[in-house]
Amino acid sequence: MGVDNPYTNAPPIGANPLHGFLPRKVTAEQVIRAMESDVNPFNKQPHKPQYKKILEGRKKLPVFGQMAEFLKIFTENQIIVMVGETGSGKTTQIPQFVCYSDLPHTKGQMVACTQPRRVAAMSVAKRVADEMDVSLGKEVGYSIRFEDMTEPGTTFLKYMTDGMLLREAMNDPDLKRYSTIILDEAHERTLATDILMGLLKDLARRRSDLKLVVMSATLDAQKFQKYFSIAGPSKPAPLFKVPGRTHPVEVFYTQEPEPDYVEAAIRTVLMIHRAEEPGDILLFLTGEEEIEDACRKIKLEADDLVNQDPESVGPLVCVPLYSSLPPQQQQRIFDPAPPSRVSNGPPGRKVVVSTNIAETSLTIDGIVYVVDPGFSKQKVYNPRIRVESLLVSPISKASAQQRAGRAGRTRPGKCFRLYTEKDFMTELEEQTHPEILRSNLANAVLELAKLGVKDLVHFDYVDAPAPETLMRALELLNYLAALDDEGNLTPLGAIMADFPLDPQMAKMLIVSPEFNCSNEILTIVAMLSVPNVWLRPPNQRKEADAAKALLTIPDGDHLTLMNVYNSYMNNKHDRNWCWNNYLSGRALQQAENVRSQLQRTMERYEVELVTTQDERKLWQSIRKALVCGFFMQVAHKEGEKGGYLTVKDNQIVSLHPSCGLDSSPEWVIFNEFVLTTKPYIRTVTEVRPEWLLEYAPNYFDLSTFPEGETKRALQRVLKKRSLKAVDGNGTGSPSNRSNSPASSEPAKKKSKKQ
DNA sequence: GAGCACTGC
Repeated sequence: MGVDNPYTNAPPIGANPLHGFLPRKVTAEQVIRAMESDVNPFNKQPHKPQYKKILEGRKKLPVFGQMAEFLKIFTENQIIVMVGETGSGKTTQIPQFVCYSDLPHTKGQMVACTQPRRVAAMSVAKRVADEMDVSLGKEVGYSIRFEDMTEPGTTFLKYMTDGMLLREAMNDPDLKRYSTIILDEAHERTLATDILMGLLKDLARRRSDLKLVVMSATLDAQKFQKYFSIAGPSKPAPLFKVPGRTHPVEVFYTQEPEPDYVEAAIRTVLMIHRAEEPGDILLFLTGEEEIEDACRKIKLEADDLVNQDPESVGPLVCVPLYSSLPPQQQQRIFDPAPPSRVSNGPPGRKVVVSTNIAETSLTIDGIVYVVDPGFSKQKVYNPRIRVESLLVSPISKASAQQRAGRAGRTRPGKCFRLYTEKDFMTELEEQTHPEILRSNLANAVLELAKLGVKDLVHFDYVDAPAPETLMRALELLNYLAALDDEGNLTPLGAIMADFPLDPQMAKMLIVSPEFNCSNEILTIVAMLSVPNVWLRPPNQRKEADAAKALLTIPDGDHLTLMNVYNSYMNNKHDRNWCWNNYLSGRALQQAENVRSQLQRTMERYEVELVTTQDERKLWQSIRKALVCGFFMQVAHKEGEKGGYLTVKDNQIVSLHPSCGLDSSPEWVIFNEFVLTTKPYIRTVTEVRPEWLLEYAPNYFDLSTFPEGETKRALQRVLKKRSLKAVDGNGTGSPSNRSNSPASSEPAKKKSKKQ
């Protein structure tokens, strides 16, 4: 009392607006009184002047009017399912309500709110810090890969990516630091969210003090309610529902199915431009090439229209949008529509032609018309041949609804669906298949094993993956010696799981010190973890290919990737180096980040960073280390026409045109199998068959091989080897290695730099 | 002789 205070009406310092609050028994009246207090209940500072203004805005959100209802359900239940449509304010408000009731700061705990995307975690945390009148990174923070904006002991509300919470669970399976966990955007069903749902359901049984809120946008809530009925099968988790705040969108269908959806889409855009009121258009297409092509055609035709009839048709700009577009060009979607060309003439219009990125990740204000051909590229996984590929497929009803909603963000809008109403009703699936049903699960299975899940097959999934997909993952992890024959996590597997990498890459990185090239393998693994670094602008293909040739190492694409990274590091003083060499500076910067993060994990497990000075020897060692991770991705040349057959799976594949090998070697390992116009293997390096037999004897046990040329070729190698009696290539072959690298433990021994 | 739907650690 009596302390000078710059704010009039300020209560005495030390007054506690949370006085009398009983954790998890707090009422809406109490919360609102505390919110309206002049002193911040969480840091005891007087509120900044804009706090009240922001609070008035919050009070207008639909979810705010239902605070009492929410707090009651929160008090009475351990798990809540919440449905809030776009604009309800759930992502910003619910975590705050939870904090006022749960009072995590009084028990040294936190409330976590997960997001599928990093940008969302960051921007929502910033917004909520402002609303709560605290500094970002103090009471309210966020945690994403490469960036932890929290302060231990101070932060009590943490927004984070779902993947980040999963990582934390691997080292603290009880997640004891959290009093309440909120899973936001659960309807998106990312792989991480799905695994978290299984874990948290189980954890809620073990930790009766843990509360869960599962938030979702669409009406698949019933499924979640049923899944989270831990009080008994007849007691579904309670539902808390909040209406959205968007404008109505009128939906139109075509009378007949459209045979060519791109052509129909272009026609519809131009029809809107000629005939509809002002307002911007959003057109959904499936990929970069399709989008660039459509933009060109729309522009040509629109220019024609304007030239023919400048009195009644306004100018039109067409803006492409997809994720590999440089950020600067992505920003163009926020430019205003062009002005009319003549005074009092028709106003201009903006058309954004986008992939699915505009369905969830990016919102564009001012969109009034949506054109939805009903397709998107979706990942599919074929466990039989172990291939993930992208396929243009029909979208789901939920997705179509989400797209339509994009037209109603600022005012009433219209959505033109380029399919019939009957097809919408009968042909489209209700929901997009969750990612867990469409992915290679090697990574996820290793994570689950590390999380202590004993029985992967009978784990309580929201949607159980195909048994064959699980078998494929278990098989791979067993060959990599991450799981033993009983499916238990090995000590090696436990270390592998801590690397944010595919298991093949984690394995090869961990064994690489034995080949005296961990420094190089670290670089290669980082480069394989980021998007394609090569740029190839349509009008400068020749120049780009020439630049690439200068950096290419013909012994293998993996070595080329290493060379690119090293050249990039050696030329950091030159700001134009990336651009001059047709390389993506963004991707290379990302590789640098990934590399240093992985290096820290290596240090934690004492995986040494070593290198070999002799370059030829070094390259060979790298190729051997690659075999230790990727021995299941080997192809053998068949015939003279450059065709390859994958080992064991017997898929006919070709070297991808981007491959930099100067010949077609008999044996290669590949990083990726891509199925586009035909099956390709991409990022390819030559290997020797002796290495396959030596470093992966379990997998290359010829008695398990299908008959064929590959088997015969390997048999010839074996025969030659037994005649010569072993290991003809001398150096670089560590003596203390057990016969099977599939059982090798991480190298902790001291290996000298050569 | 072609690509990268979108995320995440």
